[in-house]
Amino acid sequence: MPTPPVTRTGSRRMRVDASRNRERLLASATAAFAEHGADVSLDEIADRAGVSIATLYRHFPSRESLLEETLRDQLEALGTKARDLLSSPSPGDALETWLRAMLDQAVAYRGLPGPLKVILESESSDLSSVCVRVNAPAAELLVRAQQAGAVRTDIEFRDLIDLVSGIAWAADQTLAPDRAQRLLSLVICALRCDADGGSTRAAAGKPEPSHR
Amino acid sequence: MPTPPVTRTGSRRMRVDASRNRERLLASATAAFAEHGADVSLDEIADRAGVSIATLYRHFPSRESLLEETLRDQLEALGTKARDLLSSPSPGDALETWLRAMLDQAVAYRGLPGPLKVILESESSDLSSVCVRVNAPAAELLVRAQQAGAVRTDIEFRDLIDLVSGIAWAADQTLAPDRAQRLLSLVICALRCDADGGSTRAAAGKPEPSHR
DNA sequence: ACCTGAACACCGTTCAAGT
DNA sequence: ACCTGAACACCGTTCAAGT
Repeated sequence: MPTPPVTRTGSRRMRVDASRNRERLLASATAAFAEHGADVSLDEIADRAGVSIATLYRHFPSRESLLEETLRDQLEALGTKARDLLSSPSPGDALETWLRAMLDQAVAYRGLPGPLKVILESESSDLSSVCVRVNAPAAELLVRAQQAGAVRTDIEFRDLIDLVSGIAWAADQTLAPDRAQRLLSLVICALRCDADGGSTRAAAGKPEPSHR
Repeated sequence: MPTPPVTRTGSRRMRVDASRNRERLLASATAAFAEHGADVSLDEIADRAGVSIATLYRHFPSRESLLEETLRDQLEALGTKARDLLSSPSPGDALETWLRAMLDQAVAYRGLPGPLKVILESESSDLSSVCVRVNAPAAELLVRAQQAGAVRTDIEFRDLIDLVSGIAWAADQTLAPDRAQRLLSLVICALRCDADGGSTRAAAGKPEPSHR
């Protein structure tokens, strides 16, 4: 067997020890984030994985890159959920369901709302990035809800990311993640309250909200 | 003149050099917070004030205590504004005006939303604390708006603090404090959208918003 | 190619020694 | 009573030296 012991991650060959260290780091990071929050020291993650801190840096150049990798599956799940909801019969409810799922993810552990906001708002040049696979269908959910007259048309997708992230952050700060869904109910109401004047699915026509 | 050179801060006598150092620290901190945000290193504040870091700790045992002191005037102004607005003819508009003022304060410089949230939510045992002088009249604004039927009755004051703080945080994270007021417009709409069905002052019974 | 110990910088916090 | 230099702990980050 002349071929060296390698494996693949993405499209790059890796030495087996490197690949194993990478996996150990990811497992260690997942546990550490869940236990101590997204601000846990990188030293502790490396220690738990049984590797040097320098090795951690070699595999993951930034805390964010490590965090994003540990969230990959959940982010993909959020994207899939958005795509599935696109065929749901009620566009307004579909959007709400997705926003609540995103919020649940955002408060999964302490300190996550900030990094998650960054990840979701990063416009990666790599079009196949997770971020796009989440945002594209989710933004579509918003458009569909607006076209159905279920949500105000003056709302942009980034407004939703900001509002949900902000709520998640506030709940996280108070160490009361259970408050998050309640606060989101209020925001959901805001999205719908002024939705439309005429069409089938619409809420009743209302006066303009008071912008100043 | 047998009396020692002292001054008063609060109700405690202080040596003149101590009092001067305290003032220098406050001035230095005000400038540093505005320039580098609420996370600026305490070392830099002490350096700029021309005192040792240990002296900073002697006067202000925590970053938050220093921050709160530099915000004292602005917090008092928020309290006064709330009291003034209590005699405004439109309770709904009065509440909105105050929320917008609070939001402006929250995004005054980077990193402020977090500490400000803590300050406003701290239930100090000292009843004369700034926090109470802000929260008491502001909470009254909410009650008044609810009694006038301008705001949903299922909203608590802490919901408002959390929502406004969350919006401020989101805008701060994106380095786009100008987005804050726009996001608040949406939340304001949520407060009002279901407020009332008929009578002038009474909040009519309404269906629950969609909690899940 | 990859891993590691070690160094460096920075920051928060505390304290013994001064006046 | 107050101030200070100095020490300590902790963390992020980088790099020369190993295999």
